Amino acid sequence: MARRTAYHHGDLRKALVDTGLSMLEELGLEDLSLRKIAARVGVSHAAPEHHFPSLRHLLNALAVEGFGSFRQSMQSQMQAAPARPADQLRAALRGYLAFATAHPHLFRLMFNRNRLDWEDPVLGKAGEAARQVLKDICRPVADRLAIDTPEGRVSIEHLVWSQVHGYAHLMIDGKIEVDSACEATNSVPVPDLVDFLLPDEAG
Amino acid sequence: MARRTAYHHGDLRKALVDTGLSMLEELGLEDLSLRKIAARVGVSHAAPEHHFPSLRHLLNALAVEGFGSFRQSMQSQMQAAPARPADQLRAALRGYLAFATAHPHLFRLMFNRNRLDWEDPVLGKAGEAARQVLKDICRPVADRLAIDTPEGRVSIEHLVWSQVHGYAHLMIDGKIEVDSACEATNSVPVPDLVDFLLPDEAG
DNA sequence: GCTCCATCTTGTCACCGCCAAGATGAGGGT
DNA sequence: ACCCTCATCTTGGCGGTGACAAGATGGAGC
Repeated sequence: MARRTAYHHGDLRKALVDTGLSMLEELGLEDLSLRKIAARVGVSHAAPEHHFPSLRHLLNALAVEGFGSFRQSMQSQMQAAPARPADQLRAALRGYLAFATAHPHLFRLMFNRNRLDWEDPVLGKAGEAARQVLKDICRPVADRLAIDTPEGRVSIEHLVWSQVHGYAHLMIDGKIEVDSACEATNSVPVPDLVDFLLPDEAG
Repeated sequence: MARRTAYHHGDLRKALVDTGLSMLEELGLEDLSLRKIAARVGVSHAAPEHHFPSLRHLLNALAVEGFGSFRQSMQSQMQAAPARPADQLRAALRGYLAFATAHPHLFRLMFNRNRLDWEDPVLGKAGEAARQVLKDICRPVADRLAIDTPEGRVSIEHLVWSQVHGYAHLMIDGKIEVDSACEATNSVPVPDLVDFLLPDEAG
């Protein structure tokens, strides 16, 4: 099935997504085009149409792929961190920022309201799964702060989410300079909101 | 000079910027085009070129205009608020979010790294002026927290900025639902980071 | 009144996403 | 073994885009 003939590409759909992901980071969303991706894959300009009826569908597939890596980035940081709420929260934030700085164009695409079709349930699930990681990590924080109402928990989640999210955007948009020490250690700075939320666990 | 003849438009540059701003919110950045703007203004498709050598130059002009309104939005909220640091900070954040929700497409454009030319000093100054408002409002906060090092002040500024900025993005990207009570009072929710930064001034 | 040149128009190019129509060949049924 | 179906891919073309070139227009200064 995956054999390549002169006419039939082995797995064009996967090739388009993979090539699309690398060309996205290479060219940026503005200069990415279906025809360029098709050309690099080695098929005609209309070949992608059967797999992705429109560019929007391909971008959706890229975003779904992105949310998977995004979730993994947070979880791998959390697994390498101590179990204390503050450490787990810091680790998740580190994963959030690490993904954004590693794939800035993909990160922006994943939160783009105009270019993506958010009615697509596949994209919705992927985004929700990533969001769930943050939600879970915020619950112990709310417990520590003696917040036990649903609205209170949502409020904490929004507070934490908006802070990393804004930090990520300001970093990849060049508004906040990355600490040179972080670059040297190949690390990523973590916003110090945690210090205010959980001051007794500082460290 | 501002008289309109059959051939010479009175003030085409201003007309392009004004029409561009309204069409930006109307169509979104993706569907905005020089030719559409020119058509609505009533000139030929190549007329804008003399005033804006490329689309990028026009977008820069829109962003500069946007940063002016942005700054005004924050300052007008601050002038209507008590002089206490917490109230002033809350007011600035309210102005920040009010602008973002009122002009979501323009707001996104103003922080777009790819479509704007950030080497343009005019755009740089405009952005810096808006940023200065937040910087000024964060200084009393740092003083209250007994933070007196330059790095500490920058850290507080980044913390506050990233939180509103992320909140603004999540709102206009449809990730955070706006409280219906806020819509009823034609108001805008303010993130409760202030409660953690200045707990003794709550209210 | 005349000239100069900023301003605007017309025409064209390559590229884009999308659509239509046709070529190809893998896989299943007989 | 044969054919037939149809998913897959190609070629060709459409309107729209930003950028560029060359020419038309007319206001402003002499």
